[in-house]
Amino acid sequence: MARKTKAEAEQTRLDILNAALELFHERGFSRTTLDQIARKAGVTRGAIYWHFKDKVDLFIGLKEEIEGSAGIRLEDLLQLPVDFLADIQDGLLRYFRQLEQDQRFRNYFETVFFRTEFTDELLPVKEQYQNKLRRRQQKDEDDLRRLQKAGQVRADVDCTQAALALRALMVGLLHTWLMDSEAFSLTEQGGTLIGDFLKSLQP
Amino acid sequence: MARKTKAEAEQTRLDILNAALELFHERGFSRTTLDQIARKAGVTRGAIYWHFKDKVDLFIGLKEEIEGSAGIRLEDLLQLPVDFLADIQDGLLRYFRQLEQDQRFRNYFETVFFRTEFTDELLPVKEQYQNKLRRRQQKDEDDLRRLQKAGQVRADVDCTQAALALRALMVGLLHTWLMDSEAFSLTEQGGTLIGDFLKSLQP
DNA sequence: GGAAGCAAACATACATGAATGTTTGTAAGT
DNA sequence: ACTTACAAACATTCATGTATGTTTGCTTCC
Repeated sequence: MARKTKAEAEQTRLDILNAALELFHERGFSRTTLDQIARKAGVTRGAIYWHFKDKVDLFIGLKEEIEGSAGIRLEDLLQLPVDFLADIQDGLLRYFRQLEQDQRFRNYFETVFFRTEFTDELLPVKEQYQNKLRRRQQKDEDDLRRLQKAGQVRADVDCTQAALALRALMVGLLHTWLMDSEAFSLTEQGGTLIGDFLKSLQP
Repeated sequence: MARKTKAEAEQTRLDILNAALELFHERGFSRTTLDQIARKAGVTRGAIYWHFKDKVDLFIGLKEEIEGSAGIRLEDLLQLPVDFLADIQDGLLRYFRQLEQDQRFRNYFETVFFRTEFTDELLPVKEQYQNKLRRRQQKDEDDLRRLQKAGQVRADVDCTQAALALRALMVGLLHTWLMDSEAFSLTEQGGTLIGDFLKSLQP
């Protein structure tokens, strides 16, 4: 086949990533073959090996694409200034809303949670997730401590514990909701849950 | 090789299961081969195919072995009568303690959370987990409602929400702790977290 | 600004290595 | 004796990685 224009090439790259996401989601990472991805994207494995070093590289590409393209980027959330307790809730709620609305986003999370084995080859990826979660928790802790000094959080609250609770709630809600999303509404019930918890920290 | 006595055969079955657990834990389910398991167990693939139908059947066998053999069985926890809020906490704490002490138990959970892809072939297993979690949540809800009538839980508490919160906390703590177990103590910090939450439900 | 020439963007073909499932063999337990 | 509890050998499929081929977009140089 003939050479493509730059824009077309970028498009096939996206086609490959989209096909990969759908297949990873329905068949799991290790059980989907590069040939299946290629077929679904309307190309051959040659195209994949042109754009990506191997399957792990493809996964990393997908990760970056999703994290970057999603309407909300976690990095943005980490930068958001927090002046009130409600700001913390807002950030999480925006994240939840994104998950409920964006099918691709949800598929990605489902594959990460339930359809990917994080061993040797994907260890660097797992460490990225670890770090992101830790930074997030650290930021919450710092924010809470600041809010505590401003009198918005009771003086007897252990901010380290509270940040851990917040993370556990978030991860737990996500996990539970992804496990069966029919069971409850992430934004509504999950949202009020987070809200109630934050309220319990107030003086 | 010569035929073994019944007890010896049962022992090789256990050897296979133990080898499988260790290998699943360090290399993931789909990336460990039956031959690796056989070698580690000191047998050949023939032995595995004798005791189990295939790899999925082996996983199910492992699941049952762990769930049954563990000092604490979840089924038992589900049967425990709850008369006080503290009883709920006790059950969870016992579970957490088990995880911190029993390496095999922890390996199993790590495998399930991070090193297994739940797709088509393992779908029935995933549904078992789903059901177990749902039953657990339902029981918590019922218990809380009963405690509410007994005046141990504030009248304005939404027991459905509270049960969801409890599940989210538990799953989130587990997930977070398995992700990096150095970060905090599941029994101490996790325990007080659960305790604080339950206390917040009291009148 | 047009042609040459290089390299991008793949498709095709091949080489190789696993991993699985199955069949057959076999020695000892019951 | 007959079956259990495996080992050993075989057949087959399948996925990956690589090497090579092919066309054409893009750039550079005059």
